[in-house]
Amino acid sequence: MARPKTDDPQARAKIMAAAERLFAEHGFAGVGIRQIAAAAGVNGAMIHYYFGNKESLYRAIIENAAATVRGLIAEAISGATSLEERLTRFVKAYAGYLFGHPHLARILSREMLAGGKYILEIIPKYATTNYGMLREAMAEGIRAGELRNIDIDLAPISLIGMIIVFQLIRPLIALGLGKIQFDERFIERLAAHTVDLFLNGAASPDQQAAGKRAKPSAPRRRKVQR
Amino acid sequence: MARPKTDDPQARAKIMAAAERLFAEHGFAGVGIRQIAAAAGVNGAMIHYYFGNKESLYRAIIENAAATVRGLIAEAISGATSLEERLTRFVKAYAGYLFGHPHLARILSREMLAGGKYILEIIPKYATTNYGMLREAMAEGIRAGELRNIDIDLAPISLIGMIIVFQLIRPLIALGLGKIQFDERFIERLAAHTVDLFLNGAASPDQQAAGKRAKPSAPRRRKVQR
DNA sequence: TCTTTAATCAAACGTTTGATTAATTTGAGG
DNA sequence: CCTCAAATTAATCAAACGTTTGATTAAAGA
Repeated sequence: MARPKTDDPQARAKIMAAAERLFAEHGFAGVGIRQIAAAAGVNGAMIHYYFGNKESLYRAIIENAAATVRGLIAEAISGATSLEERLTRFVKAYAGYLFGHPHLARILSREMLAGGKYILEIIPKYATTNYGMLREAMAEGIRAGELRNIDIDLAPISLIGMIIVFQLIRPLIALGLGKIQFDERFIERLAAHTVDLFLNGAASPDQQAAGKRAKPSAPRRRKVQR
Repeated sequence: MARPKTDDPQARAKIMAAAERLFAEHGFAGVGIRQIAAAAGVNGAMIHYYFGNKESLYRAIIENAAATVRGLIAEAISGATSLEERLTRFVKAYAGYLFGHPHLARILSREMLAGGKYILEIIPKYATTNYGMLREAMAEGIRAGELRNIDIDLAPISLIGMIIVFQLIRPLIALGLGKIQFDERFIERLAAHTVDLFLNGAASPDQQAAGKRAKPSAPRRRKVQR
């Protein structure tokens, strides 16, 4: 293995970092090879040298993004004791990922909107982590009586949506929609709010008791009665 | 006003319909003028004749999408009586929009991920409708004692996220993730589940009563104790 | 009937795209 | 110190891009 130019340690890593940012902002078709090369400070041909073609570079980034989120979530979930703690850890880890790696999150969302072609290739790794682990935790909660008989197929997705949406509409929020500050305390705030809302609901206690055991397919309930 | 070739009544509409579908699938940069023209069955120059340039065509579609969702939501909310009915109507209308106009929904989501440039131009119309109306309904619910003191800035977004996510990760769901069928009854199922979860939470009644009035920033509660 | 005008098309414009090539630079091993 | 493969570059390619042009069509107004 011969290595020239020691001054540039990792051209490959620089390409991936630059491409990650640009793909997140403009999408796959919205960025040119030359643009990526310029942002990475390398020659355009280097991209073909290291990745073969533009699509392979994109795929490499997708896989890296999926692997990153998988690691973060798996680590966060492991070793949780109670259901609430497990949910809280999940929400914090997922929100931390969304806001700690906004480029990767945006790329994955973009991919989903485009049909999820590349993501579906590397399933089950990716989907299993989020949906599968969450569903299993909730199903266990139902069996243990900690959770009521909610729609177990939809509930994990609902919880994920409660988090993802804050990254999705971030431009709107930044415009002043809601008194929301994206500082370092935001994840704590979001996690506390989300877990509380998911577990306890928004209705005041005297309002909700009646319909608590109602089947989700029967939207008619409400009124005090205990 | 002179009108030639009566055989093609609405070239403009056909262009928009074709562009809407293609932009939703491949994004702005992922579709070419010729591609749109071919799908619409018109000549490529017609697009410039009617819309000036590619970007203006895109902007026209964005505005149409925003206007569509605005109309649907406003119509659904108006005339609601109780808070629960208002929320249910909103969720049904929003889910109906997401799955009744998947192209528009995907385009708007794409736009958000790209920074929301075009959407922010036509605010406040768009954002006011969804977030503003929802927030107002919830704030009123809190004042009336129907809702407890949840984080009013985050709650409307959480509810929207619980709906949007099902369109966002639709490719994953279609793969068999969860026993979810996107048939005509799905919107009813989703709306019932979502409103129930939002109002009543997932925890079983005996588990959640204790922490019901806890501040969202204090995630410590739980255990029976009434 | 003759002119005007909106609508449509095929062809070509110059630019940019992803990709390839051949040549050059580099550092470690003999 | 020389050698050689790995690493990097500039130059180049055909294809596709968004856009413009000039000619043609057919209906409406004079």
